[in-house]
Amino acid sequence: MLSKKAQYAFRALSTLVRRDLARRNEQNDPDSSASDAPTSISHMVQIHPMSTKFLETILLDLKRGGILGSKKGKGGGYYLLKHPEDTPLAQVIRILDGPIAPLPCVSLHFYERCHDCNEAMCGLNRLMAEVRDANLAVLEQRTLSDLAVHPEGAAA
Amino acid sequence: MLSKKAQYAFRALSTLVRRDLARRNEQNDPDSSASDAPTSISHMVQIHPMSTKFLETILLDLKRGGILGSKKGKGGGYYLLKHPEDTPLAQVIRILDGPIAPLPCVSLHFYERCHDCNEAMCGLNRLMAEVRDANLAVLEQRTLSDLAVHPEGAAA
DNA sequence: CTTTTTCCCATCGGATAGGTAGGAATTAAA
DNA sequence: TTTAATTCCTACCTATCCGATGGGAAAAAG
Repeated sequence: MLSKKAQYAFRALSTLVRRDLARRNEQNDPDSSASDAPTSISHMVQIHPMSTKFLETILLDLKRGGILGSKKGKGGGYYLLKHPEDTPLAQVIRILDGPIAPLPCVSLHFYERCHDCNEAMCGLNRLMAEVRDANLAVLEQRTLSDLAVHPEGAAA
Repeated sequence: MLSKKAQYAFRALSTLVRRDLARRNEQNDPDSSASDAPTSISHMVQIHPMSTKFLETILLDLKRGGILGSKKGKGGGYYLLKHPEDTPLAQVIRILDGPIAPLPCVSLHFYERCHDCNEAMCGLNRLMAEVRDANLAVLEQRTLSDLAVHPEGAAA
């Protein structure tokens, strides 16, 4: 299960993505930088109600994780460092929740040796590696840009 | 990540599965009942070292979950209620760890309404439903019998 | 009646999740 | 130059859960 942190992160990110796409559309410039239009925490909280202080720590994590940039002071806020299509959901989850794999001994980014089983022979490892791959097939393929897409072309 | 409970459960179950298959082979009777050859906790702990008391609670859970049967008293123990092929890994995980889905609002067995988002419009729900399906494709297909299979035909 | 087992209930220490508090540093604008 | 708005940093707090343990009751076999 995703933590609240990851859930809130995705909500806040969806706000950033929508603004990012809108800006690109408006300026008719698909490659313009997002850093001159930062979004404040207070604005994000207005769109998706949640604890301001809690979101603060989450956004800091995302910044340290290399997903967001920030601008301090009045008119400041956070912005996407890359095009939404270039940030897979897996990256967000790893920053906030850690490993995606169901066992440390089959994790790609957080591997830890399994001390009381022989990995080459353990039936569970092999099966859990399958689960991990099934997850990554979705989470590395899907990106932040998929967060903003609504089915049936419904309005926001 | 799987809890220790689920990990230990799979280890104990792999012992039961191996004995179950051996018995069927020996008796040349693929449909014989397992209830006359129960395996005690102390034996399982000899195969896979772990806390006896902790395993006790796990096996009780598996019994209440309909996977194991038990026989009390001297010579007693636990046994599989069904053929290993008929117990998907998903069932074990649900008993010990709860939901497989990454969000309650996309869970099939533990559904809970998402109170501060519109599920029909929420981009995250749709994506997490994809993740859930990818997981279930493995966990409902793979069964206890897969636990006992070793690659390359290696000996146990 | 003794031994071996499952079964049941209560507890417990440590970690983690989720969230809060207070303030320092930075920036823009009045 | 003051004020307001923001990010940033550190510390803390509380409730829950995880992993595990202890003590015994109940059943079954010899």
